[in-house]
Amino acid sequence: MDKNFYDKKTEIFKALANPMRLQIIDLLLNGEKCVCEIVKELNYEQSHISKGLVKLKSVHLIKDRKDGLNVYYSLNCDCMKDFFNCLNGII
Amino acid sequence: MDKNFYDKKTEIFKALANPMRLQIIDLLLNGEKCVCEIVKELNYEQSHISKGLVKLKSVHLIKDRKDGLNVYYSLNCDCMKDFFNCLNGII
DNA sequence: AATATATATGCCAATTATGGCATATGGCTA
DNA sequence: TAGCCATATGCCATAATTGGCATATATATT
Repeated sequence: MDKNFYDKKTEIFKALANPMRLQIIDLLLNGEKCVCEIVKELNYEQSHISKGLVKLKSVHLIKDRKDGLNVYYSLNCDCMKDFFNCLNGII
Repeated sequence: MDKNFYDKKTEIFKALANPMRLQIIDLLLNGEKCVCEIVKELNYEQSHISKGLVKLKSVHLIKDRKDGLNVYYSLNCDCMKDFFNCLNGII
């Protein structure tokens, strides 16, 4: 079944609508990080972090790059920082 | 219970993570609209549209203004357009 | 080959979202 | 006051999300 425009956009916002995943995005705003670094910085289970990364990647908000045992994740678009700053004004 | 920063931010994204509510935002990008206009333009039940507006307003993404029988809604921040355009690139 | 380390996946119970239908509220007009 | 109209709320069954625990995969090292 083919998803339409608003359904796809909804998936992106669903991916962002979670405290842990927002923290991941905030970390990646400072540049590429491997999973182990993210796990060290955030207080969540490794398996949970991994699922969060899968979800963010599934909507193309982030991309990954493998290097030996490690997988490095980074942001896939540069508009996040501005929008997040704007939302901070609302909060 | 006091919600922390990421929980509040999550609420904003949850409010956006719905096709109907995203369509409402798109309509409001063109300026203030009353509920009846939104109901006319989108193919959803009036009660459902109303609930969507309540949800968007609860996280301060939109604001309202009453005029007689009508309630006019408009965006509460100007960063939506840029971010939405950016997401269109991802989709 | 065996082991260790980094990352990903499967399962599942508890919580939360969705959207329809009925109904309530509250301002207008006659 | 009565009735209409625009908007909001309550209830509810179905569906989706959440996050923990166990486990799988895949690469590196010895």
